[in-house]
Amino acid sequence: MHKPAKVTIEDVAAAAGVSRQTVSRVINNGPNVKPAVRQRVEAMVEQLGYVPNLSARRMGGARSYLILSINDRARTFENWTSGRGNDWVDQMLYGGMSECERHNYHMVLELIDTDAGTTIPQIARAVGSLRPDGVILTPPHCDNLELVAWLERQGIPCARVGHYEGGNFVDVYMDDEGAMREVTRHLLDLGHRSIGFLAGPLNYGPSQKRRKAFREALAKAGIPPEDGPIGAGNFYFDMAVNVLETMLAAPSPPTAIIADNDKMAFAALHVAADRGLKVPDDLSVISFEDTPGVRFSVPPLTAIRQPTAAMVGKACAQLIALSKGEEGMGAFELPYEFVVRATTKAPRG
Amino acid sequence: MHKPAKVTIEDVAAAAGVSRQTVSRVINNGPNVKPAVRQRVEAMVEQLGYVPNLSARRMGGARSYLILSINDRARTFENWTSGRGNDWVDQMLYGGMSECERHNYHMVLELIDTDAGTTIPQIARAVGSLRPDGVILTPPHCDNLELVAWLERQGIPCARVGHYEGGNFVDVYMDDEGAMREVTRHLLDLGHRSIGFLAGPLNYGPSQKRRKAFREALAKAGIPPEDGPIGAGNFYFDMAVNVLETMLAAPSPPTAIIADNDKMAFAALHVAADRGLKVPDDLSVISFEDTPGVRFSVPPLTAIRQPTAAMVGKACAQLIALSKGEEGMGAFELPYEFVVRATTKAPRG
DNA sequence: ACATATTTTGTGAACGCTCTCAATTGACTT
DNA sequence: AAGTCAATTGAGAGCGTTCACAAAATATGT
Repeated sequence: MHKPAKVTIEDVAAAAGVSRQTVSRVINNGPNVKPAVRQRVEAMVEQLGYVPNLSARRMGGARSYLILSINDRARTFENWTSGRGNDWVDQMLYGGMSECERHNYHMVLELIDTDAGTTIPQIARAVGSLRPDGVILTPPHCDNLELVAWLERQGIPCARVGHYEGGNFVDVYMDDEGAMREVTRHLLDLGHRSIGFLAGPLNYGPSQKRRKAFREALAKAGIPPEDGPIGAGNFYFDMAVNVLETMLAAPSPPTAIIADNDKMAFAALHVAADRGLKVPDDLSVISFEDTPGVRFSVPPLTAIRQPTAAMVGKACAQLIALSKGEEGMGAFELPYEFVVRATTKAPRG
Repeated sequence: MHKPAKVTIEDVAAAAGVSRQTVSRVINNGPNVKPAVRQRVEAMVEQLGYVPNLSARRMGGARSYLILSINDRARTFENWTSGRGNDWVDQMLYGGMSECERHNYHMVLELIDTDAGTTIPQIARAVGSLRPDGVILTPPHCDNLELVAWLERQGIPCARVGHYEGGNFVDVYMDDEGAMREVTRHLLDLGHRSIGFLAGPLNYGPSQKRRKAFREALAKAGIPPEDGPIGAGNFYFDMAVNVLETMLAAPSPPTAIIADNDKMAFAALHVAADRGLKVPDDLSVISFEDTPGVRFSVPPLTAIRQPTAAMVGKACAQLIALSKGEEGMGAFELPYEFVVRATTKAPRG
C-alpha cells in the first residue's frame, strides 16, 4: 500500500516550464498572466491531477479556506430523546457545505457545549488550531455576548444566523414578525378567535419578535391579549404537552395553536389525539419551523418554513467574500415561506 | 480590529526555557521528557493559551488531525421534498464529531454527488487538498467499488459504515439479520400471520440481509413466502404509498407492516389514516431505522433503532487509532435496540 | 573513577505554499 | 531608436510544525 507521490506546485511548474509563482498565480486566478501561459499551466494542472495542499496554503498565505461552524451540543441528536435536539443541524450543514463547495472552501464542524464556562475555551482551541477564515454562530451561541466579544477581539470575521443586532458582523435572519403576522391573519381569516401560542424561550431573539407580532396582530383584530394565551417558553416536547393540557382545559379553549417550533407542534398533534380532538376539524395547528420531516406527519403540518439552509449558505458566502478582501459585513433578511398543508381549517360552529 | 499575535511553539519554548522540540514532545505526549520539564512546559502552554497550529503540524509531520466524512448529496436536506433525504446525517455528524473532539481531531464534511462520473474527482480534490488521516464512507458511497478501490490505492485509511465486505478497511455495522429476526418474531408472537415488508433497495447490503432474514423467519414459522409480500425496493415515501395501496387491496391483506426505513413507515401511517385503518388496532407498523423524530409521530412508532451515531463514532475512533500508528482495521458489529412504542398490537379477531 | 549504555535535550532541514520585491519582457511615446 | 511605463515573470524568504539526527546529561556497571 505505497502512497502515490503527491504532486506539488513545483511539479506543475517544471512540467509547464514556468516558475512556482506563476503556477500559484494561475490557480489563484491572479492577474498578469499571459493567456498562453495560463492555458499551458492549466493543462498541466489537469494532466498531473494537481490539487493545492491546504495546509501549505495556510502556512504561506493569509487564508485557510476553512469556515468553522459552531454548533450547540444541546441541539443535536444527542438530546433528541430529552426533546431538546432538532434537525436544524442537517439543514445548516447542507446550506453551508453547498456554498463552501462552490468556492473550494471546506466546512469544519465543532460541537460546543452551551455551558458558558467552557464555551470560549472550546472555541478558542478550535479557532487557534484551525485558524478559519470565518466563524458561523448558530443559536444559541450567536446570542452569547461574551463569546461574540471574544471573537471580535480575535479579529475573525463572524456570521450570526438568526440574529438581529448590529455590530461588525454578518447577520442573517428572516422576517419573523412578518411571518407571524401572516400566520395569525391566516387563522383569523379562517374564523378563529381564540388562538394559543406555544412560545419559544424568552431570551431567544426570533421568539421575542414572534411573540410581539402575535400580540400585535391579535390586538389589531380587536382580540384582547387574554384571548391569545401564550405558553411554554422553551422548545421542548414535554413542556409543550403540559402547557397544552392547561390551555385546552380552560373554559374557552383555543381552537388553533401556533407552535414556535416543530416539536411543540407535534406535541399539539399528540395532545389532540389523546383528547379525541380531530386535527384540523377540532383544532388547527401551525408550526414555525418546518424541518423536512414535517411533511410526513399525520396529518401533514401547515407551517412557516424557515430558510435555514439558505441562511447558513448566505452566511458562508459573506464570510468567504470577506476572506477574499471583498465587502461582506452587514445584515441580510432572507424570505420565509408559508406552507399550507392539512392542519388548518375553520373552527367548528 | 488588530488580530492578537498568535502564540507559537517558539514562544512557549522561550517562556519555559527549553527548545522547540521539547515543547513539541510535551504537547504530543512524547516519551523522554523529565517530569519537572514537562510540568513547566505545560504550565506555559496553559498560561500563554498556546494551541498548536494544525496546518503547520500537517506540514511538518505526517498527520493532519482531520477526518473526512463523505456524505451523499441525495440523502441530505436538499432532497427531503422528493422523499430521498433523511436525517441520518445529523446522527452521523454527532457520532463523528464527538469522537473527534475527544482526540482533538476535527471532522470535515464533504457533500458528494451520487453520480459515479463525478464522485471520484470530487473526492480526489477534497482528499488532495485536505490530506485527511482517514475517510469515512457512508451509504451509498461505501458500496461504490470503484471509489473504494481508488481510496485504497491512495493509501488513505478508510472506514465504511453499514458495510460488511472485508478488505483492508474499517467496517462498522449492526446485526441486520438478527434485528429482522427479532422484529418478525415479535409480530409472529403477537399473532400476525400475514406480514408485509416494505423493502429497501436491492443493491443496498443491509437491506439484502434484512430481506433474507425476513424470508427465513417466515419460513421457519411455517408461513410460505407468498404470505409475506415484499414490496418497494427503494427508500422513498411516495413509492411506499403506492406499494402499500396494492398490498392492502389484496384479498388477504397484511395485518402488519415492516418498513425498511422511517419514511416508509410514515407512509404506512398515512395510508392507514387514508383508508380508515386504525394503527395499531387494524395495522401494526414497525420501522427499521428510528431516526430521532420518530418518537414524536402519531402514534409513536415501534422501531429498530440503528446505532448510527455510535457506528460513525466507532469508525472515527478506529481511523484515529490508525493514524497514531496503532492497530485499527477490522470489522465491528455494534448492538441495535428494539424500541417498542405504540404501533404494534395483536391483529383483530 | 572510568567507560559504556541510556535517557533527555537541542539543532538543522524539510514540508508546500504565498508573500514581497526585484528582474525581465513588451508596448507605447516622442 | 531610445526612453518610459506597464505587464509579466521569477527568486528568496518565511509561515509553525515535526522529523532525523547529533549532542549533552544522567545512570549503570566494573
